[in-house]
Amino acid sequence: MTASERPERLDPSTYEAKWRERWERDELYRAHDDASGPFYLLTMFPYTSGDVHIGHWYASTGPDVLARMHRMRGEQVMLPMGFDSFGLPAENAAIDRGIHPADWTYPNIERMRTQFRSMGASWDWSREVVTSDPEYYRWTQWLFLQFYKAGLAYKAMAPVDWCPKDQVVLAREQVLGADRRCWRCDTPVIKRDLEQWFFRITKYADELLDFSGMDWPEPILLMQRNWIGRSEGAEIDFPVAPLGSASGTDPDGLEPIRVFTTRPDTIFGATFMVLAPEHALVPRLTTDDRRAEVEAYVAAARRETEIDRLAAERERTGMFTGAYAVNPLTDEPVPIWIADYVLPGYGTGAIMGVPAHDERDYDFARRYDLPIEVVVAPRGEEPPTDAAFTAHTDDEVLVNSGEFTGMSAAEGIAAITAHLAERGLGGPAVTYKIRDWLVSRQRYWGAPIPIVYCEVHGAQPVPESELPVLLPRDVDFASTGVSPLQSHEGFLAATCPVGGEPARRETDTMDTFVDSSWYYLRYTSPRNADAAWDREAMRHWLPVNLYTGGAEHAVLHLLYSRFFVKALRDMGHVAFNEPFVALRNQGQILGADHQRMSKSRGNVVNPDDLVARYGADTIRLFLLFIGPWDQGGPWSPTGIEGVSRFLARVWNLAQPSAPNATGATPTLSVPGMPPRSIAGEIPGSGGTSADELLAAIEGGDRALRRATHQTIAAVTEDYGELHFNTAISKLMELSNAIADALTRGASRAAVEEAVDTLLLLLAPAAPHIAEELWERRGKPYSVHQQAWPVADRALAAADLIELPVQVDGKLRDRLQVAPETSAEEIERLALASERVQAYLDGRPPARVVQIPGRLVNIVTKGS
RNA sequence: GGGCGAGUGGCGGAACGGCAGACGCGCCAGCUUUAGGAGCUGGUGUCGCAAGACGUGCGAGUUCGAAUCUCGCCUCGCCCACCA
Repeated sequence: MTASERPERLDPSTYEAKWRERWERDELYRAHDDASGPFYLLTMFPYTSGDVHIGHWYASTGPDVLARMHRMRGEQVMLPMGFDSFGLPAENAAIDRGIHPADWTYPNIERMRTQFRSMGASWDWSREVVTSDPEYYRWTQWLFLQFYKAGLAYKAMAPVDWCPKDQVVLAREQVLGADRRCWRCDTPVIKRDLEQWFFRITKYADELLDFSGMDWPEPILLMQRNWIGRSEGAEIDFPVAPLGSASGTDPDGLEPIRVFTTRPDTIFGATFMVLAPEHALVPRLTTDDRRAEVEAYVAAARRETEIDRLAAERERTGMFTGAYAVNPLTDEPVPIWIADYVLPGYGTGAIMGVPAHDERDYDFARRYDLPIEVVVAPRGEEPPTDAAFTAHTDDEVLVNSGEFTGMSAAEGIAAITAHLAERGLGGPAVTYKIRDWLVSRQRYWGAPIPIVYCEVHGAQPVPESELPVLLPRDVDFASTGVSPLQSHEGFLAATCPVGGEPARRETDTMDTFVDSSWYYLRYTSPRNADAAWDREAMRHWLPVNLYTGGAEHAVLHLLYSRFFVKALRDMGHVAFNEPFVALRNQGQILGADHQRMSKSRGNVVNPDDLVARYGADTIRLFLLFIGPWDQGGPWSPTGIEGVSRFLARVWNLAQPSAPNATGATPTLSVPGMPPRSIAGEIPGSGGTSADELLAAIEGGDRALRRATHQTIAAVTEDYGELHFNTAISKLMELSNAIADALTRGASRAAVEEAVDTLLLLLAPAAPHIAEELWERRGKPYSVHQQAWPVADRALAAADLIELPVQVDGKLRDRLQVAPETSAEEIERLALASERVQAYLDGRPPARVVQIPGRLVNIVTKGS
């Protein structure tokens, strides 16, 4: 063979860029607002951190495969892309390098756009949004005003978590772990009191717990449920007792102390009360003889929450205030303590201490020698006395509980709550762990909060016509702890929208999670200058059909976005209840050493280098093949070689000039028959008769067409379920089957069908090579606009099925039978098998279990 | 401490309660090549010459049949962590 006849080697660099340019020029992936069959596929937009890394490739490739398949099935797919570009990293990077955050962010975006484009993903770039663009944050500000007008944005003095390193206020969700560290830099967080803007997410706490109709991963739902933390119980008022009060306190002037409990049934066992050290009543309750110690304890508790609570086995400490309250059902006086295990922000910041039935109260009572009264016991038994007994089902009954004695604990909860309500001492109550969302940041690189402060009219919203409130460029953003906007006179100066008086502009900017809570709405009409989104487009596209991204956003971004949609729905701005119908999380790509990729470990793979070496298709395919998409997996330098070889085999198989791998001429005429082309030759066919040859070809055809149609069905299903790794393995099997058919014999038509199908099925995963080969085979442009193949069930069905035959559950033989063979016949054949007979060894079968089409099990043991 | 998830060849991983290990990597042998590499063909769970036996973290259980379901334990990962 001469060099010119040798198949051209696969070289992606000769065609990948060409096709990407062509697709973009032809707007192949443009999503049109008026088309039927809308399918909105969204991937979490990237932060503009610098470079596109392999994790971005991984997160993007899966959804792209799905988008491409849906398009080929005739749906109108929107797969948008944008950048989350406000936020702390930009500001910190800017401080480090002494450049402006915008001069760090925008070149990053420029570079990332180029890098993202090298993936060949089918994004509709015409819809790109950048959250730090005034055209975008203008509408973020507009949304703030809508929330403000609806009473969902408010300002309040609050102790806030403050990261001393980043010099920034953190949202509650951004403080991690028992030792309360900054989510970004891991520095222990401290507390500060500041006026802060909040969004009233707690108003929607109950509705946010309703996940009906949402196809989300169960662990994410669980995390949101836990985060919202709804508890049902009762609030109960404990009057402050006159006795024990020393001079300086005036119990008659004190309102009752309200507690929250999930166990009102245990109230007869409440032998003390505990208030959070920060509780407002503490200074007034404390008796003079206890004041010095109490104040010292309060100060220590404040310091403790400020610094760290590292000790996992913290001692449960407290301090007696000197005051007493009255248990409203026993009328017994109970001492009032303060302790730092009672949290100021949860429930009412006060509890009734029931040591017999709460582990924390038990520890506390033991430490301070407080009485322990058992009021719940297992039916007919004594409860354990060396620990708190916390069970409260229908199997436990109330004891020592006055008129409620004998009720089950579950009944007691209802009865005692009702009794308290009748007497005006409290009643049923629900409390939540979730707090309102702190959205203000004393930072520069974010959307300014559109509020001005007038000396006459107070806080006033900036009129919508004056939006955006532009972020000034010329600021000094040294890390001082106060917003750099506070020293910018030009920015600060404003006029009151009510009376025109001089006013001072709000200098806080918004949490970047505000920006990302609505970007999926902006994608529907990103250039609209008159509204945040076009109502028609919103109705057409939303809610998002499938949202993909990392599981790390389980409670931050995903909860905020749900809150936004519910609030906007109530204001009449959107027409749906939930932003994301279905959610899927991809896993993480690890280094080849199974560790997280990091520069310090030296296990980072650079996508740009890989593109240069293997081309985009090979990287895409390897990432899909590496393992289940929702689990991620380790990078493998040799694994990518395997995928690269697969594409090279496809390349050779699909070349119109090189229909088989060895380069043999693919035609053969059979004497006495009309001339007929086959691909490949029958091994040792020198003496083969024409009839045998034809029979071999027909058999090969059936096998190949079966493989082709089985692959269509399997790959379609796997792609749809995001099981990309098994889909790719089935494409490899089809390519192996084609190579097999070429050596064993099959008709040209069957081979053509198989190769064309392979290219169509491969197109979503490896779009460039599929397009290139499609063109080389003389097919019409573009492979990505072809109809998705449909499996022919009859062709996919097997002529013969293999049935495993077990004896007592162990595999002993296999039967080859036609699919329609009767059960009786199968049983006869199975029992007739020599190997089965050998294992039966004369024992009679007790019974024969047959699973049609699956197996035969001959059971000998009696049972 | 609590919750959730996962443990399958040398490696990544397949397997509606029904043939464990698809597909790929790696490895072995052969063909090809001046050589290297690439490519092609075959083999490759463990033990055993073989027949065969044993095999999905460990131990029980349910079932004709368990990687898969149940219970207990071990290990790893993630999330939450005084929420009354």
